[in-house]
Order: sequence, then C-alpha cells, then structure tokens
Amino acid sequence: MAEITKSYEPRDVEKKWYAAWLEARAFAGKPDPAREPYTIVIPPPNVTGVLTMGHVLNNTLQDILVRRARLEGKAAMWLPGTDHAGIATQTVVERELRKQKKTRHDFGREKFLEKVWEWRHEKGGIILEQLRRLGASCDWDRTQFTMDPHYSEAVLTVFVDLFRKGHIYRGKRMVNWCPVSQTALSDEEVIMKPVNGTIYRVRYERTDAPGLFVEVKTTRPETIPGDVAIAVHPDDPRYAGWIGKTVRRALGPAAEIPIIADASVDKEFGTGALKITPAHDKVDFEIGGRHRLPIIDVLNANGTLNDLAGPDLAGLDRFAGRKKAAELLKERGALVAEEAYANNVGYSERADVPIEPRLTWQWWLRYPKVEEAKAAVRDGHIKFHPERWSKVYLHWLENIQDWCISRQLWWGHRIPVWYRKGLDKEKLTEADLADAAKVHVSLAGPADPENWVQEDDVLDTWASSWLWPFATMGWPDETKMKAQGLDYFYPTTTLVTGPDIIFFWVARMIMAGLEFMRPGESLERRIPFKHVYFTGIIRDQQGRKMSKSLGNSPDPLDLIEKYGADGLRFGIISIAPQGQDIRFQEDRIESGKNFCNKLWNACRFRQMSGDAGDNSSLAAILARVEPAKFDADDHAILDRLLATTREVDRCFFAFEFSAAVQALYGFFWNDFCDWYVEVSKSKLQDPGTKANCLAIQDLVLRQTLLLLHPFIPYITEELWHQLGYGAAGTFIEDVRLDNASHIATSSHSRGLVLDLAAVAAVEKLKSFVSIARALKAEHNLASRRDVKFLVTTGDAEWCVLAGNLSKLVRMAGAAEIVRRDQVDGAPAAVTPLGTVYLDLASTVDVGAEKVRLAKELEQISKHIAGTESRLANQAFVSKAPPAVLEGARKQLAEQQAKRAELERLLKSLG
RNA sequence: GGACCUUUAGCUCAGUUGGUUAGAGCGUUUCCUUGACAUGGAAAAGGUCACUGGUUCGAGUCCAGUAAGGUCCA
Repeated sequence: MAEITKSYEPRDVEKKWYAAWLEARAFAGKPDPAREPYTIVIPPPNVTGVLTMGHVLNNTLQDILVRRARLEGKAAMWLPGTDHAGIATQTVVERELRKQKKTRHDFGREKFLEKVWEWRHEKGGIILEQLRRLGASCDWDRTQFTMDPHYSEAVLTVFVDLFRKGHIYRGKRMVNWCPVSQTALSDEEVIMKPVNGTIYRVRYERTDAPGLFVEVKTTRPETIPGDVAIAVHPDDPRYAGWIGKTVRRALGPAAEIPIIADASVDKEFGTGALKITPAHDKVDFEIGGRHRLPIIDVLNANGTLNDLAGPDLAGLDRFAGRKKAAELLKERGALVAEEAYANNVGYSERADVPIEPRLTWQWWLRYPKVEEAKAAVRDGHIKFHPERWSKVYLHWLENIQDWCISRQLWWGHRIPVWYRKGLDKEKLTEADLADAAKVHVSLAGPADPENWVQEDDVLDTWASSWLWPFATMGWPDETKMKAQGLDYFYPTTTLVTGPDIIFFWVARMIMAGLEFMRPGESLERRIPFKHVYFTGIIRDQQGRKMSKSLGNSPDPLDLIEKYGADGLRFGIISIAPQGQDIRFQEDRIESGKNFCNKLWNACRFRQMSGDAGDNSSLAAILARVEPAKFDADDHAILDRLLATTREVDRCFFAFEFSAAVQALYGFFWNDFCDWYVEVSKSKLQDPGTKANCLAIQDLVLRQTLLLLHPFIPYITEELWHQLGYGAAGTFIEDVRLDNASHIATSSHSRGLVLDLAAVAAVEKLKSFVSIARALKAEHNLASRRDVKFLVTTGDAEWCVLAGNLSKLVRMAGAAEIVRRDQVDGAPAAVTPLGTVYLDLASTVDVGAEKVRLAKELEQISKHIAGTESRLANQAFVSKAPPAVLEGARKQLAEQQAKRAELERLLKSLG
C-alpha cells in the first residue's frame, strides 16, 4: 500500500475515482426484486444552463441520498437529464442569429429548428459534465432530454389523451403576452414587481353637456384609444344622473362612449369612475363582456401601437406611446394631473419586461386529478420537507386556474392538431373543434396530410416536464418501460427541488402521475414520489439572490478547483439548514476542505502507527479487538461512535443533512482526533495495548468513512482503499453500512460490552485535563511540557486518575502528576477528580492567584444561590419531576463541595 | 389585503417533546512549528436569546400582541 501523502490533493483523486466509477458502471440502477428500490429523478436543468450554487446544493443533496441508499443496500437509481426549455433556448439561439443580423424568420421554421438542434449538440448539456465534476452518481446511461423522440411521443400522447377526455380546449381569452418573446405565458411565468410610475388623471367631456367632465385615473394613457366605456358603481351618488349618458373619448379616433354602471367598480378608488379598455385589461375585459361592449385592440404583438390608436400614436412603442399620449392629453386640456404612483406590474419571467394582457386564441388545460392531488399531500402519501410548504401547495390547488399550454414559439413540442385546409382557425366554434372533419387531433397526424394544416403553436415547456417521473423511463411504450424498469422504480422516492417551482413543476407532476400512471390502482401506486425535499435559496452576504446580472454568484468550478469537490460539498451542506435560505460564505467551503484534510491526516497517522491488520470487514476487525484490554477511552470512543451512527440515521430519516454533517464533524474532530488519537499516542508506545488500540482505530475509521461517504465521496473512496477496507476492483459502496445496533450486537458476541461508567469517567478525565491546561495557561506555562502537577483527592478519584496516568501526563503536557495529602501555597484549580496544583519552583504571585480564586468563588456562589432558591421553592419541590429534582440536589452538592474547596484554597494563601 | 418565514456571540447559524452554568464554525486575543495535520494544537474574551405581556414550579423553547427584515399569493 502506498504511503498517504502529507496533505490531501483532491484533483487527482477525484479524476481517478470518477473514471473508475464510470468504467465499472457503478451508478447503474438495476431492478432487483430482492432489494428495496430507491429512485430520484433529477430536476432537469435547462439545456442552456451552467452550474450555479443552487445546482450544487440541490444535486449534492440528491447524491447524498442516493449514495446513502446504496450503502443501505437499496437498489438505487438517480436519473439525469435536461429540459429543452422552450423560451430560454430559443432566445439563446436567436441571440446568436442576431449577431449575423438575422432573425428566425429568415430561416423559416424547419431550418431554424435545425439550428437549435445544432446548438444543442454543440453546447447544450455542459451542465451534465459539470455535475460529474461535483461527483454526482447519476446513471448516465439513462440520460434523458425532453425533446428526445420517445419523450416527445409521451408528451403528445398526453395531449391527445387529455383532449379526448375533454380536458383540453381552445379558447380566445385574455392571456399574459410577452411582447419580446411574442408568446403567451402562463400565470406562473409572470412575476409581480412593484414599480414606481405615474398615474394620470384624465377627464372625459360629456357630449350632451359640454363643460361637464368625468375624471378617471389611469397608468396607461396610451390605451385610451381602446376605451369603449366609462364605468361607475350603480349606487355612487356622484354619478346618479350620469349613467346612460355619453362622453367623448379623450384620445384616438373621435368616438362617443357610454357611461355604464357595474357593481364591480370600486367607489373608493380615485374618482369612482373607471375607463373600460377590454382589449388591454383583464377586469375591463370581464366588464366589457357583461355589457357586450366592443373590443378595440390598439397594440401589435410586439408591443407597438397600431392604426386603431390613431395617427399620432401608431407605430410608437407602448412606452413611447405613453409619453406621447400624456402630451396629447395635455394639449387638449384633458390631462388634469400627473401623480407619482407605486403599483405592481406583471413582468415576463424570461424577458423581464412588463407583460401585456392580450386577447388571443390559445390552448387551455383544465387540470386533471386536482382533488386527488390535494389528498395525496394532505393525507401524507406525499410528504413535504419542511412540511409547511404543503400549505402553499394546497392553497394554489384550491384556487387553481386553467393552464395556458400553448406557446407561439418554434422550439418545443408542436401541438398535434391539424385544421382542415381553408378553415379560418380564428373562427372555429367549440362544435367545430369537436368535429373530426374539421379538426384532427392525433399522434400520427391525418392520413391525407395534403388537406390539412398543422397548428403552429408548441406546448409550454412545463407541459413536457410534468411527465418527468415516468416519461423518462419509457412510458408509454410497454417494451421500453419494461427495459427501463419503470414498474420497479416508480413511484420515485425523493424529489429534491426549490420551493420556487412548487406550482410550475411539483404540483403538476403530482397531477400527471395520478392521471397517467397505473390507472385504476391505489393513490400510493400512482403518485410520482413519496418525499419532496425543498432546499433553501442560496443568497450572497447581503442576502440578495444570486444572479447572473448581479455577478454575485461564485463559479462552482472555481470553488472545486480551490477546495476540491468534497470540500465544496461538505461546506455547502453544513450551511444549508432544512428549508431555510442560505447565506453563502466561502469560509465555510474552506472549512469543508480543512475537514477533508483532517480526515486525510488522521488516516495517515493510522497508517504510520503500525501495519494494517485484517480490515476486510467489520467482523475481521472485531476479531482483532481485545475486550480484556479496554480502558475507559476505548469504551468512550466506541460509545460515541454508536451514538453518532444513530444520530446520522435520525438525520437521514428527518432530512436534516446539515445536522448530520455537524454531528460527524464534532465526533470526528473533537472526540476522535482531539482526544482518542491523542490518548492513543501513549497507548501505542505500549506493546501490550498497541494492537487493540489500532483495531479500535480501524473500527472507528471504517465506520466514519462509511458515514461520511455520501457527503464526501471521493476522499472516502480513496482512504477506504488506502487503509485496506476494500479489495481492488471493489468500491466503498459495495459494502453495507452497519447500523449501531448491528455493531453493538457483533461486538457483544465478541465479548465486548460497553462500560457506561467508564464512558462517564472519560468526561471527568477530559475535564481534568482541560482545567490543568488552563491552569498552566494562566501562569504562562502553556507551552511547557515539564510541569509537575500535584493532586489532592479521595481514593476513588485517585484510582481513576492513576489508571490513566500516562495518558493524562501527555494530554496535560506535564512531566508528572502525583498525589499529595496536602499542598499549600501553590496555584490550584478544582476538577471533578480532585484539586490540581501547579508545583511551581518559583514563587507564586499570591495576590494574582487570590484574585483569580476569588473570581471563581464568586461565580460558583452565584450558581449555588440559584440552585438553592430553586430547591427552596415549595412549588418546585412538589411539582417538578423526581429526576429533575434529584438532578438539582446533586448539582447543589457538587457546587457546594467546589465552593468549600475554593474557600479552603483561598484561605491557605493567607 | 391574505399566508408563511426570520430575529440567539463581531459575522453566519445550531439549539429535537419546556428542566444543570444557552452551543458550533469563522473572526478576535495569548501561547505553541511536540515525530498525522499550521488546511494544525492549547487557552481565553465575547450573549439582558428583537420587544411587551401571558401560561408554568421553571420559557431561547409554548400562547397572544408589537416592531423590523424577507418570501409567496392576490
């Protein structure tokens, strides 16, 4: 076995093991009836994406879960892939074309799509390569893409099926229109943003009574040419005589528009009068519908004003048009005032411009299985972690709106609908849509394509990703499903994602799973996953979201270069408490790296301490352990090992990954390295205890590597082999992680029973050493190793000290520790095992020593007063549980003993 | 307007069903290159647990309210 180097160098280790894992297809998910399945489907990153800190967190968590599942002996499978991301990808490619002064229309649909595919093959999917650097143990042979032929088939099958079931319809309705991407968007793709703008007070003159005006407030004067009425509340006394009269439209082609009464008008807002522009506002559209008002659309699809806006405004962009409209109103004396105004404006998520409510024909989906989707989460078949997100989920489902699934894009799944040639698809009725002679809906398309025209629109990207948990495993093709093990791996076990896509994705996947998987079977069999773990959002030091535009996101690949993939993983998990947002701190990543180095060096020390025994299995190591030679520290470290194993179990059960990392960190660094390894140093000098001590170290390191492996896979794999735990050609994940009770039982059968009294004694020994060290530091002797300590104590306590003397001498940095009946005039401190004195050859600064002791005396007296008053309280004594009461009494006795000893010491100083 | 989250050491955060003297990492101060590790070791300083009230023998923890900050939905 090669010697372990002095410091951990991640680069070569990472490269070597990732290649070995791939070579051996160690991540292949294979159905095995003898094992429990454990499935994760990756939230498919956009094919245009590059790795962000959010991805690092999210995918590290998935890797932790799936690696742990393998160690637990489950048939684990993590399915990777990417999303075609309609708008995002099309935008990227169009941007490249623009550099050559071209648009997609210069190429036409077919040629443009070729360009996109070209781009995807050249540059798409970089992110999957980056995930490999992170150590992601995906089953890469299963990599999926939402535009792959068979995936597309699943998407279109679902469309046809839902259409036939009556869930999908075509309708002319108000949609969120993005003037940049020139497509409809779903409600979820609209982000409300507070905007400081201007509100314009505009007056409209009565046609029958010149000089009388009705005043309205609007933030959008450029839409006035689209006004078709003024609405007031029917009970508003200000307008009692006005209803039914007409006013002159303030802008645009001359028109007289009526004043109408509608109960939905808010009397309190502004003047209580509302301009009605049905083409450009959702509420106005509804009011217009009730009153059968005409619709005048003054905007083009790209957000410029059209001829209906009148010659002064036509051709202007909507924002320029707004300014111009205000000027025109001013000239005509119709503008009463401009006021600063803060309101919420809907922005396109992708293009980041205000969306336009726009009346267009679109395809809509009435969600299937809404009630079941609620029940699945409400009744705990799907568990959310943290649980509180289920409230957000249920609230959305309670108020669910039909989903606009069509997009006016080219990159995506083209809707499988054909219209009979010659038909005007803008004028189709519901009956027409149901008429197979006029509209054809199928996967294969019509038999006589020359007589039909296919729908231009494509489907919303999420209308493909909502099928991800099963369309990635061959659905609906029976042969493929069998080959890919859909029946075995579905439902998946855990979904790890951000709460920001709870509506976009999580809720929709649940409905899709319930609708399409295993129809007729129980809900538990149809749900797409059993657990959903919501990560927090990674923010910068100022608490801002990390984003490209702010440039506040570190490049994860730089961090991997700097700290190693394991360091990055360990660091990010340690700052990611369950469901809480995370403030990124690079120093935590650094401490992840430091932890790896510590682990490395502890193993290095083990290797240097003596030849490896048989480390091939837990049983082999236990066979080397000699229970008869156990001292208190041996008992204590094994006790802590079992406790840590249990704690990590609990953390996985409760999805508390940062707590698991903290438990492992504390155990390994403090309990093992700082104490056990240090006390080992004297035990290793003694041929009588050496072999047993090394066997215990081997036992602890083996279990620690197994527990840590899901978090830091590379270094643990390397050390696993360096220390001879695994044979060449095998991996750490080939071994089964032993739980605490199994280790305890196995130890038991070797005659090893943990001595809890010994465990308690070690706590006292640690305290003794710590106090002795502090005593040295107080007297500026911290670095001296030739100090003599004297101890006055009882026989029982001395017995404990004497049994561990060589270790204590080393740990305290002493020349020797000896018992005395009485010591006078030396600096002293009280420990749980007696009073320890510094045997100073030089004279002591009595004054300073007295001050120090007095301070300690004051401290303990305060505590005694507190404890005494509690015990003096009748209510406490009569009502507190006996264990608490007894604890308080014991505490008081100890405190009093310490005070007595301190008083004695102080007195002895004169 | 509705819902949810956060407020604990200089900074970032733990603190599980209420129960000894509220913890960790980083930072700070002092000391140490002792044969695993200076990516390290030892010691120390540092907190009226946002505020007000309530429940309780006992509240960082439970309840009500207030304040500040944040997120989502209207």
